[in-house]
Amino acid sequence: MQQHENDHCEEQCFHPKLVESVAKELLGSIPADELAQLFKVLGDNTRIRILNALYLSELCVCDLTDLLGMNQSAVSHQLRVLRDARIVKAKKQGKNVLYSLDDEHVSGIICLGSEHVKELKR
Amino acid sequence: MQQHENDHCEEQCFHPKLVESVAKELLGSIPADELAQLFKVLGDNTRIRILNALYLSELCVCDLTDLLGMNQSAVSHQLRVLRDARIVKAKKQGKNVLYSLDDEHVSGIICLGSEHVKELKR
DNA sequence: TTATCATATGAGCGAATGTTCATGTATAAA
DNA sequence: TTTATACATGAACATTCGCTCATATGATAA
Repeated sequence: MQQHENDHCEEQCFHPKLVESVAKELLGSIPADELAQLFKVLGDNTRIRILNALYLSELCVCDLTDLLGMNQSAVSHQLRVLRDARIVKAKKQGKNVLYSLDDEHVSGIICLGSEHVKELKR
Repeated sequence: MQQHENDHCEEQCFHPKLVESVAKELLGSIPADELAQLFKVLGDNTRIRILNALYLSELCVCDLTDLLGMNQSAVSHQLRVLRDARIVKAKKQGKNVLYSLDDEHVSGIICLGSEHVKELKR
């Protein structure tokens, strides 16, 4: 479809093959779709608010339900998504289930993301 | 719906109001939905691959098209999403448009994300 | 046991998302 | 000017997503 022989692109840009072979550095040999899946999980308002709350304390589902002002079912569904991604973990205690963050990276990612958003506002 | 007077939750967890007021630290006063929007943009396989390529070099649309093995239209649509989020910027040069990363945070976020995914595999 | 409370989950629905196709625009070459 | 190239964009379509509703499970209380 696109011809690269002696055209503008060939001179101006790195050769695609070269870029592809070296660009791995950013991802560190992690497949792009696995990384995209992580960000997809973080890319929801409700889930961000859940993580924000769990950042300071373990909370049970009904606490989160009150906090978010949402349906218990909706909260449970989102907690399932976060558990599947191993971003939060659950611990049963009597009738309740206590949720907490399961990873040290995720809060760092959220902080960096916040800084990015803050920059955009200036 | 949930009653908290003298029940298990009330003793076991922080009080929701308290958590809500303090939990802002993580987000740093950034609304949750703005942050979620950023991660939503990062949460796509194609866009991650584009950012991975642009991390090392400016590239024009047809280079990216070749690199990703995708429709030119699809690539342009995704570049639009990345531009709207101010994650990449475009610079016109002759017939071509050269794209590059527009932010120092984003590559950091991607690196942290990669580390998280790498951890999960061990 | 039976009743109640906390949580999980499947089905269904409307909204959002990613790709393709067709077409439009702008720049450069002929 | 005409033609070709590089890119952008709207419409259409299939898929995915988040929420609600109804219901199931599991643990405690009566």
